[in-house]
Amino acid sequence: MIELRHFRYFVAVAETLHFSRAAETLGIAQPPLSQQIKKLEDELGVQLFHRSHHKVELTESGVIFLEQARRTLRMAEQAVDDARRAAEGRVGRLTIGMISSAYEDVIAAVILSFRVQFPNIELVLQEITTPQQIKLLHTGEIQVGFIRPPIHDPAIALEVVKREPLLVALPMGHPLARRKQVPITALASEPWVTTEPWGTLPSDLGMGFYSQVLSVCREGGFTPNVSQVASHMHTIINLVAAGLGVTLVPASASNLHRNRVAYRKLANQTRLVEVSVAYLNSAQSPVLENFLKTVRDVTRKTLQKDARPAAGR
Amino acid sequence: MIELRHFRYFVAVAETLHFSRAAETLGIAQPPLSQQIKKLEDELGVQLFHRSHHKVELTESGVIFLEQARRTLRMAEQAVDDARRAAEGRVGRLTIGMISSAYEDVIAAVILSFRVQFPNIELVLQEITTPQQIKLLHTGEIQVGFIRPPIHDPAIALEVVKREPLLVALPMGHPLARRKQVPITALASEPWVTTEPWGTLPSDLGMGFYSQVLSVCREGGFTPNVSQVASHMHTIINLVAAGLGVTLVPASASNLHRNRVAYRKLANQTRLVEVSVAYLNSAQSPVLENFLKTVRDVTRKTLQKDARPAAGR
DNA sequence: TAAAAATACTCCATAGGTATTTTAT
DNA sequence: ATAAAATACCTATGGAGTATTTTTA
Repeated sequence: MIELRHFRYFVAVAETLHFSRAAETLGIAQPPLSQQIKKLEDELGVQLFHRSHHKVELTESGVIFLEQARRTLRMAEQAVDDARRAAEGRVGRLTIGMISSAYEDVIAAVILSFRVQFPNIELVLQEITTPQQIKLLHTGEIQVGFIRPPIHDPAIALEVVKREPLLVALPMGHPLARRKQVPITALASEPWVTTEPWGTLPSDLGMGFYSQVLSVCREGGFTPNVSQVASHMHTIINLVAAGLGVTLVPASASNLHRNRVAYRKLANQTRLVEVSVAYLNSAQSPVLENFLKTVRDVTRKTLQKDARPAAGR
Repeated sequence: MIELRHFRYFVAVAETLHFSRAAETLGIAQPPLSQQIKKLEDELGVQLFHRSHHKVELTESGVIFLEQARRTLRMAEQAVDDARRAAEGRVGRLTIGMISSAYEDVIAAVILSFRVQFPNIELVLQEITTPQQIKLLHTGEIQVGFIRPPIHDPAIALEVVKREPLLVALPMGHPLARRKQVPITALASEPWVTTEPWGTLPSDLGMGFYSQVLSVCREGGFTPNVSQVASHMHTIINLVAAGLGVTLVPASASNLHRNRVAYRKLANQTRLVEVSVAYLNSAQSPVLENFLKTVRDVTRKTLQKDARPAAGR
């Protein structure tokens, strides 16, 4: 069976063209070197050296084999190296889920900063809703997610990365757009555009951004009359722009379609909505650790209050 | 000292995730296998498996190491194989990378013609993305690649083999499909299907076909709203067919899924996208030379203008 | 005859085997 | 109770050492 040893020995001899000297650099005696080379040639069924007692030179096959042997050794070294660096979270892959509304600011900053610090980590980004992210975290399809609370899952750890107010999104030219502030009660009789109001699955109930919107409406004394449904923030705002209804959005979404959508403050509303990073409590991955470190670094600068780790509840 | 044996054993365990069964396939007993794996982990200083008495799974480092170990073993086999072939006088193997969109025409012609001229050279074809090809060229795992510019690498030589226009790919029945030509601006508000919009690695940024698509969109005054991501042209077009979005494709891809995807000209667009052969400037092998000669012969007939050698970037 | 590789042999390090224990399910 | 990995211990293959011979420049 051919081993890396044979490659090492062969390369040493091929480079010096001298068994004794090669043996010396390898730190072994000459006879075993001769034996190993012979064994290698036997295994290959190929003569690698033309040798007399006073001259050693590579055969044609030897020349070909030298190149490949060097490459193999290099690759083996790289394998070892990568494994070590992977243990430090410096190479690898991280699959990240994120809600569609949130790419614009904090997340972009995190991704950017992480890329600079860890250029050898492959980042795969997916735009998916909060309840889907919870599922994918459990299946391992994503390792972190940027989600909007609330979620209800004790296996998942959350850290707040952003807090922002809610805005009312109205089609440009809508009568309410004349006001500077819109009371929530004024929206009671409007058609709404939201995500699936009850979630697509029963277990999605009460999760994510629109469950917060729902609770704001309830506080205002009504249940929104949902006329259109979409799952991406982008699409929702497109539908608002098309005049199909009104909705509430997080403030960071208000740079979308500014020319066709009017964004107004919500009167008498102090509630802030949050974006959090979510990950499995049980997850123990160096890459993830490094990513979370970056998240905390970035959010420390952005959030006034420190982002406190908080268990999912 | 780490030997190929360790790689073989590790791969066997990683593939079965079962020490006893792996030992069986390796033709050894279980305890020595456990020992060798442990020794490997000690040498690396890295845990490769999470193991309990009833469950074995790879750690993150293990996943990385598996990939590299497989590559190393493949390379070692190739070294042996090449030496033997060389001894029989059947010198030569050429490993070729190619982007998934490009097989259809020029490349097929090149391969065909080369096979006829050099029946003794073994051709190994791999379908991989442009940035990956650049990496594999450097490691020597492929000797030539068919890629889509732009790339940014002074060590790599490029020669254009094909120029073709861009087409808009729309789901059959999409309103825009009624037009004969589609202006790029009409796609601003559509969901897009592309490759990873941010690239998975920072170094991938600005490479390959979709970086050209991106720049076309930018010229049209928008950044595409990417709703779905895939890495093979085939998959991308499948997703378009499924109605998940629109995209731009090189004209040669327009024979895929003609019944479910509508291909339309881009209005006011004169930009041509290119396919090039790429190889290391420093590479000098007779096999590669002959291959490039064939490429030039074939493209001379296809391209109106002569393909001019051009340094990378 | 001198320098260097090949042979012959010896030794011991370690890969691999057998028997057994441990542990999680 | 059972399946599977770890541990302990033993065996023996073969890698490496020493001494010597062979070869040809």
